[in-house]
Amino acid sequence: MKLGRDFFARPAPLVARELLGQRLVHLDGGVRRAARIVETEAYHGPLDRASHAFRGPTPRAGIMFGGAAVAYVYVIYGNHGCMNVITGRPGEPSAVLLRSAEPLTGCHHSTRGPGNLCRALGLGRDRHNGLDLGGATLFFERDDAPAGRIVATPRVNVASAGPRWAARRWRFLLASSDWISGPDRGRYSSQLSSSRR
DNA sequence: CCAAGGATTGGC
DNA sequence: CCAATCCTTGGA
Repeated sequence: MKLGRDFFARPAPLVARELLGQRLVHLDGGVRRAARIVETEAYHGPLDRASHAFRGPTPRAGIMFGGAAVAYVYVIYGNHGCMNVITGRPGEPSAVLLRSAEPLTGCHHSTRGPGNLCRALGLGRDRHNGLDLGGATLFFERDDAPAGRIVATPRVNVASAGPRWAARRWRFLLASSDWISGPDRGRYSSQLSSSRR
């Protein structure tokens, strides 16, 4: 069962949390590439200084103002793609960054980290930015299996947004996952935390 | 036009 | 720790 527009047309922090455990599917010319989302970040509202939408509807970020259930794929540091899902209501910019996932099918690369996730699933700005997630190419499938314990932390690499926004706990992850990205990878999984000390 | 910096990654 | 690598943005 696909996640529909109503799922995404809600505040980004809520969507980010509920996307954990769901499957992202890319039907890539006959190849099904799929991964289970284990880490997300919310970028929410016109005042969020960490959000690309903070400076208004610029050529790049304008898509964040246009309505939910659309892919926002941008290129960072010259090479890496980052995929977001637009959330919320039209005119109120918000999105969820897909930070990390567990590979399921058709992944020819690590899915740990936003750049790697895009590469593994064959996602890029050229082909996928602006794509409607209600179509046949790129969509989310509901996974009814229990997601497990969720941890909320500050977002990664947003220090320049200032302490107020950098401290906000809008990064969400599945504590039991072995596919978490970033400096705290492995910190929350029972296996690794019990072997520490 | 130019300069600065970036929602990252992998190598040293 | 640090550089790659080029896109986006804002300012002159």
